[in-house]
Parts: sequence; structure tokens; C-alpha cells
Amino acid sequence: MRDVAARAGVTKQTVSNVLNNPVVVAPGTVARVNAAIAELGYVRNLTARGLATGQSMIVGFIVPTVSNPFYSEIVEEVEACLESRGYNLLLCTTRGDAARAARHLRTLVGRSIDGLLVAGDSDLDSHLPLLDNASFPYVLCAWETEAPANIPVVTIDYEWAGYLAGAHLRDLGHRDVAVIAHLPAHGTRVEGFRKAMAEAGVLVPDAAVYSAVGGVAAGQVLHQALADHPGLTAVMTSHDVLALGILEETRALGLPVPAELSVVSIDDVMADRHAHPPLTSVALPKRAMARRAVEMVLDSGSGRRRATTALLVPELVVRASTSLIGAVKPLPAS
Amino acid sequence: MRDVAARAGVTKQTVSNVLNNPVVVAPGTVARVNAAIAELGYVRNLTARGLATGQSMIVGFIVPTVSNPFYSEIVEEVEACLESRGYNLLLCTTRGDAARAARHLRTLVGRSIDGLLVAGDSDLDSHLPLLDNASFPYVLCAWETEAPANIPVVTIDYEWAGYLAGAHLRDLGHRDVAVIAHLPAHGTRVEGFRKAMAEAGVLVPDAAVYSAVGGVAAGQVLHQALADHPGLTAVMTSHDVLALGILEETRALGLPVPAELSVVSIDDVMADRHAHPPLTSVALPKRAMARRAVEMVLDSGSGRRRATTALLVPELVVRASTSLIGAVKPLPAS
DNA sequence: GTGAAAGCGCTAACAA
DNA sequence: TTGTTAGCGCTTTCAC
Repeated sequence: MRDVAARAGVTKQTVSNVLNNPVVVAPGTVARVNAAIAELGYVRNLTARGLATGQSMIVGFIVPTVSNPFYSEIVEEVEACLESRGYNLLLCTTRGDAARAARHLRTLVGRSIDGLLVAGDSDLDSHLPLLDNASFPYVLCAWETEAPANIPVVTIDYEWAGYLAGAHLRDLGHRDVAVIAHLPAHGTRVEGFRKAMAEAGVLVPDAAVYSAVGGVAAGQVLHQALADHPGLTAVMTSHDVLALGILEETRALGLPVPAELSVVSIDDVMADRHAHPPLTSVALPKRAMARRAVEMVLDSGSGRRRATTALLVPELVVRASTSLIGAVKPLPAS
Repeated sequence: MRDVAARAGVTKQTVSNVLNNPVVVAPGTVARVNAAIAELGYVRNLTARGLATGQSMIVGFIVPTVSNPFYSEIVEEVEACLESRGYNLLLCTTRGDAARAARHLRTLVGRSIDGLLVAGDSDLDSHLPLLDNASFPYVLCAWETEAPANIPVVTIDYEWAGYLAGAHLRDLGHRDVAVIAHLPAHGTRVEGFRKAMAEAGVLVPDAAVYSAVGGVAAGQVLHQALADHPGLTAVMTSHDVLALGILEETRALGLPVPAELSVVSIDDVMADRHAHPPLTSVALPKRAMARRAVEMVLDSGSGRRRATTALLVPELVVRASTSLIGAVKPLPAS
């Protein structure tokens, strides 16, 4: 910067002024400075700028993993929003490792990042106090369990998502249903589901709620559920990874969906559209949540700084994996 | 830091010394300083440290997307390696947008990051000169097209991957084959495939090489290929997303795999294992590549700084989607 | 083993 | 409109 200043016959400060907007600089000077910048191939050092301003133009994001379509979509949207506002993304994954999550948190506090988004409750709950020393705003994101008070959180109404799935099955006439869920993480979704079924007077017993991690496991669990509940007409899964696994399994079993078993899920991942049959799922507004979260951290300086909660509402997307109970069975696909 | 120093009755410098290894500090002093740090909840400012040392402990990574299993796996491994060495990851996605890629590159040059990994050749080829001004080492990664000379690159022998797929089909006796590929990006893989087939004297004509982006499109293209080549006994796809789409389609078509059509692919994504049938695929050593790339950028300071090229070799993983030509057809799954 | 001084490259506030 | 002075929080060099 000093070199640029010298070459343009001005001081560092003037160079700084043409680089930043606020101060008006004489057109001639601007031209000379820009010429010098171009000739020297100068790029301003953002670290130094960050130290001087206290703004790093970096936002951190702690996420459990990126190899899950739910999170990878959120990460992409967050990155896109940040980029459009001139920020960069510092990505940290926890991978189900609480110690690692804590390490990340500690490092981030030391970095003067301009904000932090935290998704993936399970690994972090207990370590959140580390952020007390943080000099930047942070918001919790995609938080499914009870969020600590006084911390802004933008999340989805997961219970409502479960309710919508349940109401759908209920309205289709299903009464003998099972749930396959990623527990305990998705407990809220199951509660919502139960509430919807309860409105038709049907109680979903614990014996009809199975736990599974991953699509393959879900497939196995389906066998169990089918054996336990011979009258079963429908299944809800707590997220699409499980549902996709179940769809695979029904195909192997020769069990026609939705004719003999309706399957409804939660998340609405892109692959759902192309599943066989296309999966009925409650769409979680991931991208909207991502955008909201970014706005929230970045704008938390201006205006009120109080903890706010944004609760986005999911919507049912009906495709072909659910049908009225007792509907005529179509012939198996030729 | 000044406060810590005051509380411990020493100077900033001494605090700095206990924080960093090199200088030996009296045990008593160390204890007092650490106590002060703990009491004050002090965390050292990495921006300031970065400005002073020229080391930010941040490595950048430019990738096309994270919602593709190939890249998300690489991103995860890169992040893990960096974390274990005390670095953080600055993630940039290009999303097939060259302008955006260029913007990212420009910003990164201004950040004093300690290194940069660049994957996703197609969007960036032409903008690479922007890195000439960079003050940090960078390495190209997962580069499939011709890499610019004099830049270190760690990638995979994609042609060999194609060759392995071809050799597998060839050794199984297949002669009438088609290729469905993400072109032009995966052209190298197709070339390798052709070489393997050529060794059995079979020429794969351009008319048997189809282009498709995405699994659904691949499914459509399969119809076309089947119509064009009635004698078709095997298909190679250039990556697993396409193969998975094709497997779905064969199921809808009632075309048994591998009895009537063998399918071999390239990549070996986790989902392959659980596909129906499990997909035979040439495994690209993504995680090894990620590790190598991280080592390469971070260690490029020490020792020789010359451009090096690491070419990792893929390996065929035989599962159940390929079989000897003319093998007995199993009955369709009950 | 510890302290004092200088400086990393930039911006903030004010003075000219 | 431009220049001057300070200082962001840390490390480095060297003297004590």
C-alpha cells in the first residue's frame, strides 16, 4: 500500500480512501491511484484491515457433516449468501465428536470472525458456554432440541413437520402405523406425529416407534416392524435418508408402495423427486433457514441485539409414496 | 494480553512466551500467567497474531459444490486433516459460475491464507493467473483436464480409472457396450475405457458414447442407448451419480442387472454398496487425495518448492452389477 | 528468564 | 480534498 501511495504520489491514507467508499477523493487522484494499483498488482491485505477495523469479513459455520444432503444444502446456501455480501465462510465439521466440536469453538473465539452459525445441536449443547467470551454474534441454526435461552436461533418447526406427516397419513385413513426415526435426535418430529394421530383417537405406542441410523438400518428395521405389526398400512420416517432406504427395501421385498404400504417422510431432499415411487415428504425450508440465519448474524449489530427466534414452517409435499388406505392395488410394475 | 500480563505481574512479551513454545520461561511465571489467563478467560487474537507472523492458520479450498458426494467427501477429509494440524478451512464454492470463481480467487489473494486447494477445473482454468500475485502456496486437486504447467497438482489417474472399467467389461466378455458420461468433463475416463476395449479389438464408436448430467438424465439416455444398440450387453458410466440413475431406470424397465445388462461405473461413492444391485465401480481414492493435497500445501514451505505432481491410482471394486456375458439369468426377485 | 522497542499493513480521527 | 498521527494485538529482536 505504501508502494502504491508512492507511485501515485499520495499517502497511504489516500489509497485507503479510494479503496473504501466513504470519503470523496478527487477524480484525478483516483485515477492515478488505480493506475498504480493496477501496475503493481496490489491487493489489500485483509488481515491487516481486519485488525484495524475489527471486521474480518469471515463468518464461521459449525456443522455436523457435509456428506448428508440436509446439511450440504444448507452449507451451500449459507456460502452463497455470504459470498453475495462479500463474506467468506469458515467451515467446521464436528462429525459427532464433542471434543472436536469444543476445540473448534475455542479456536473460533480467538479468530475475530464477524459471526458464527452453529448447527448440529447434539455435539455442542454442553460446550456452548465457551462462546460467552466471544466477541462476535452467533446464532443457532437447525436446532431441534431445546435451545439455551437468550441465544438467537433460527430453526424449523420440527414438531409441526411431524404433525403434518401424521395428519397426512391420518387423513388418508391409516390407523395402524409405525415410525422409524433417528432417535433421540428426531424425538420432536415423532411427538408431532403422535399428536396428529391422536386427533383421530389413535395412540401410537412406543412399540411402534423404532430407531434407526442410516438408510440400510432403516431397511432392516422395516422387517422388524412388519413382523411386529402384521396389520401395518403406513410408515413415517423422521428423515428422507431413512425413507429412501425403506423404499429400496420394499422393492426387494416385492411390497408395493403405496398400495400395501404408504411411506411418508420429513426433509424433502432433492433425490425424493426421483425415487421410486417419488417420495411424499414434509419439506423443511432449509435454504430459507440458511438465508435467515445469515441475515440474523450479519445484521445483529444494527438495531436491537436481543435474542430472537425465527421458526420456519415446513410444508407437506405429496408425491406418490402415500395413498388412501384400501385403495385399489395397481398391478406390480410390468 | 496486556491485562493478562498486568494480572500476572509480567509483560506482554512474557505472556507471549508462555503461549508459544520456543522460549523457556520460569515455572513460577508460567503458573502465574496461566492462572491469569484462566481467570480472565483470555483467548489470543489470531488476527493480530496473523498480522505479526504472516501466518493465518487458514487454508482455502475452492470446490464446485458440496452437494455432490464426490466433493463432499473430499471436503470432509480436507477439513479433518486441517483441523488435526491446527488449521481452519475457508470454503468457497463455484457452482459452475466462472465469474463467481474469479471473485473468490481475487478475495483469497488478499487474505493472508497459508495455502489454497483448488478443485473443479472447468470453472477456473482461465482464471488461474489471478493466483500469480498470491503470497501463499496453492495446489490443484482432482484436476481432470490438462493442468497448467509449473503448478503442483495432486489428482487421480482418471484415464486409468476408465481403463480399469473397460478392462473389467472386456474380460467379462462384453463387446457391445455403451458409455454414458458427463462430457466434456469426463472425457479422459472415456479415453481410458476405449483403450481397454481396443485391446480386445473392439472400437467404441462415438455413436455409443452418450452425454448426460445427473442421474435422471442418465436414465433417459439409457432408453436411447438401448434403442440405438439392440445388442447392448453392458454400460459404463463416468461417475456413480449416473450409474445410480441407470440402476433405478433398469428397475422401472424390468431389465435385470447384471443378467441382461452389466453396469460399471467410476468413483465408488458410499451409496454404491447399498444400491440394488450393489454397484461395481472403480474407486477413486478421494480421501487419500485430500490428505496428500493438504500435506502438499502445508509442507510446500519446507524443502523444495518446485511444482510436483501426485497421481493417485484408482482400483476396481467388483460388486454385483456386472457379470460374465451370457451368464444364466436369475429369476426376477420374488 | 524477562523487559523494552519496533513493526506487521491497515484504518480512524483529526488537522491542514 | 489530502496528509498526519495513532493504534488495532500480537511477535520479533535485542538488551538487560
